[in-house]
Amino acid sequence: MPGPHRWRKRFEGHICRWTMPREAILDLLSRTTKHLSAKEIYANLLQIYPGIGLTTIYRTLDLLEKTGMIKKFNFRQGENRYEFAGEQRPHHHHLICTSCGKIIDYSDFAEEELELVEKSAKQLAEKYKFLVQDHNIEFYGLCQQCQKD
Amino acid sequence: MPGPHRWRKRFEGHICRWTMPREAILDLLSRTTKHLSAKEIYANLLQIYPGIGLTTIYRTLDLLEKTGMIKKFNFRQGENRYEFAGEQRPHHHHLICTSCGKIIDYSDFAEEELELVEKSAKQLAEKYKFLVQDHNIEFYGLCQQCQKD
DNA sequence: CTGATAATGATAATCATTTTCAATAATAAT
DNA sequence: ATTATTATTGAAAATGATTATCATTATCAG
Ligand SMILES: [Mn+2]
Ligand SMILES: [Mn+2]
Ligand SMILES: [Zn+2]
Ligand SMILES: [Zn+2]
Repeated sequence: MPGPHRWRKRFEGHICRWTMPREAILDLLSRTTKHLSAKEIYANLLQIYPGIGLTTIYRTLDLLEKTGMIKKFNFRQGENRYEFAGEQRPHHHHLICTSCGKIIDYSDFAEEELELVEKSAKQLAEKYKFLVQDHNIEFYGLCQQCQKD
Repeated sequence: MPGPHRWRKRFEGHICRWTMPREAILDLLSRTTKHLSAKEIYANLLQIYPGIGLTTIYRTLDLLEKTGMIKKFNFRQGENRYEFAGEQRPHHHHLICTSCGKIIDYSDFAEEELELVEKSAKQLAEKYKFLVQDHNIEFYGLCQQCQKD
């Protein structure tokens, strides 16, 4: 279902109005596998949507995150980064190069990981009475290129 | 070995001069199990060390992190937090309450976790040629108190 | 088509962190 | 111990990401 209202139905119940910036931002994120910052999204959209405001980018990203359509990450870099989180995209974690900032998705070990995470969630609930809602696993190090330099 | 030079030898080779702010900051962190922000450290030290500057706190924290004596965390809160990382403190991960910000250390599952992490590091090195140097695992959710509210 | 009002975008404000730079203090040299 | 060297400090200003304000605009129910 292409067109300006592709994502609209995903929103019903969450917000009132479907607008151009919302479509554009979600569309951009859905088309890339990159982890974009607000400013990168802004720079990208300025070309096809001159006049869009950085403020709106931030607001919309918050909104999309709350509805669960995108995910927000802080990779120890100055700015937060966002990625699309549709069901097409498998659950995964990240490798972050501390030298050049490159981010690699990986979904290896999904099974062992899920096992550990679920076991952990259960036991942490018992021991600390903590209700686990989300988890984050990341590896920091050097990418292939940066190991050479 | 108490006294103003308790931590001094840990620094040799890393920095030139051992100073009061450095001792004070490291001492504070070594005495608490909390995860303090720069501003919290500043507020704490002002009492015993009037005149200390927030700038120095930031600089010293950077320095201590580089030597590996403390660890820096971003828990999706506005500010970074720091904790002491001596050998007395076991390797552990965190539960973060998204409602009140409470942070709980846990070191359960250490064995399974270590196993998974090491296996992952090895395979990620092969598949992505990525050199893993550090990892981070965290669970987000609600603490006991916040589940009631 | 029209009105109510949610959403936008320019601007200013905030907040954590970093930079600058003159003054100070830790250490090496005397 | 005294002095000289220069790393370190702290006040102030700068930065950079994000958020708040508010008048204007655009969506959409009626
Ligand atoms: Mn990803
Ligand atoms: Mn901890
Ligand atoms: Zn790299
Ligand atoms: Zn809580």
